[in-house]
Amino acid sequence: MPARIDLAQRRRDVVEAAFRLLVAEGFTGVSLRKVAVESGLNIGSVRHYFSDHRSLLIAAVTEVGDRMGARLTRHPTDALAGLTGEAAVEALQRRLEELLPVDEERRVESIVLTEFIVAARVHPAFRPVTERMAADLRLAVTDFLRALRVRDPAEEAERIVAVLGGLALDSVTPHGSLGVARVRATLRAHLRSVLTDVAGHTAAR
Amino acid sequence: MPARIDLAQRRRDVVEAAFRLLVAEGFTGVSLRKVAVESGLNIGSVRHYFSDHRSLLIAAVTEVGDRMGARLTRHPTDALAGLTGEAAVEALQRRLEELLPVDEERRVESIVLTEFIVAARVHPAFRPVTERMAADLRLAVTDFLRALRVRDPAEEAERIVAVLGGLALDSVTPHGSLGVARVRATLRAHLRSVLTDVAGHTAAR
DNA sequence: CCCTTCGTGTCACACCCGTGATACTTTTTG
DNA sequence: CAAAAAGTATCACGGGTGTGACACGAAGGG
Repeated sequence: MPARIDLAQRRRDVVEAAFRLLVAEGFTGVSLRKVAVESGLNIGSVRHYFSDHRSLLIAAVTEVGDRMGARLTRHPTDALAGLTGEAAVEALQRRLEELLPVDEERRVESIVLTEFIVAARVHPAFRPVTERMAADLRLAVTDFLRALRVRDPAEEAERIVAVLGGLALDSVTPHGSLGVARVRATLRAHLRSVLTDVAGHTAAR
Repeated sequence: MPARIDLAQRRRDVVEAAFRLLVAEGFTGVSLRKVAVESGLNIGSVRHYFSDHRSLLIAAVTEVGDRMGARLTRHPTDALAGLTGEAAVEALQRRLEELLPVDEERRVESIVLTEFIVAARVHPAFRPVTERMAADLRLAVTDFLRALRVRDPAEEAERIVAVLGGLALDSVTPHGSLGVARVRATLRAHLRSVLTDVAGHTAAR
């Protein structure tokens, strides 16, 4: 048998082509035929690596989930312990910017994820992945805040997650024309307000 | 000619059917044939009131834009002048909750709007409406904050809009299982932090 | 060397879509 | 009363979709 083909690599290529189609044409633009053209393969080949249309899409959403998860766990939480003031803001900002469309690579991932999150409302097949991502994100942010000794980390994490989601949606979609600079600035302003002493919210000690 | 039919009412019925399909099946579920079935009309009739598939969708997004705009302008901005502390939080909360899916009616509107915002990324035909809505919202929130004498109203409005968007997306889509109570609480927590004296952000005087 | 297996490629089928064209019925207007 | 208009209803066409079923070539194992 011709085992010269790296199956995992091929699958990755196809998923990458699906990403490009997701960005260019949205969720419904990802048909088997278009993916075949985009990846330079024949339809038969695509179907050889992904039995289903459905399984291809699930592979795509899983891939984006893995990538974003890796981005988050790249920075150790322990390194946050003891940080105060602007140093704390900077460290947290750097971690959370990993999830925002601040460069082309992250922009693609944000778009792909957004398409799947919205699609998951109607297509339950994607929910396991999107729900797990949301849970992981909440947990990670909560841990960050706990390491920074923020009062009521769970609630503040919820607000931060909401801000992140809103910023990502606004900057990915063309209804806000929110530039990268403003996204960064808005996130930083929010983090500063969370990490600074506030009436009722005692932060770093 | 048989003018017994109220043209505007019929169009509204069809758009309402499109809303239901949008909620149940998402953007791609809104086909002329399905809208015809959902509205109890013949496909020929639907096409009599909306020449195009495209124009039907544009009518739908315009309708949801009008409704949300009306919700926002319902409460006079002047009434905010002079409010301080918890009274200011409460007044602002009531205004912004108009845009969040806190009841079934608003939930439908949030879903429809979300579907169109995401679709607008790939279908420029919807952009005029979604961009106008985003601009109006930013302006309205900025005015609210100015009336409440918040320092730097434009920047704080940006954060609030981001929180609103994130909360709406999270609670509409099933990846967060964010209940109405938690949506309300998170928004309130954010508004409290904005309207309370913060280092660098001097609020109500 | 054969032959099994993997990878590639091609048809055809049934389904759904938007749209153009065209009748037929009903009711109002001149 | 007749004619015109509005509303309702069908048909067929071309295009795109996922999927099942095949056939063909290449390469590794026995």
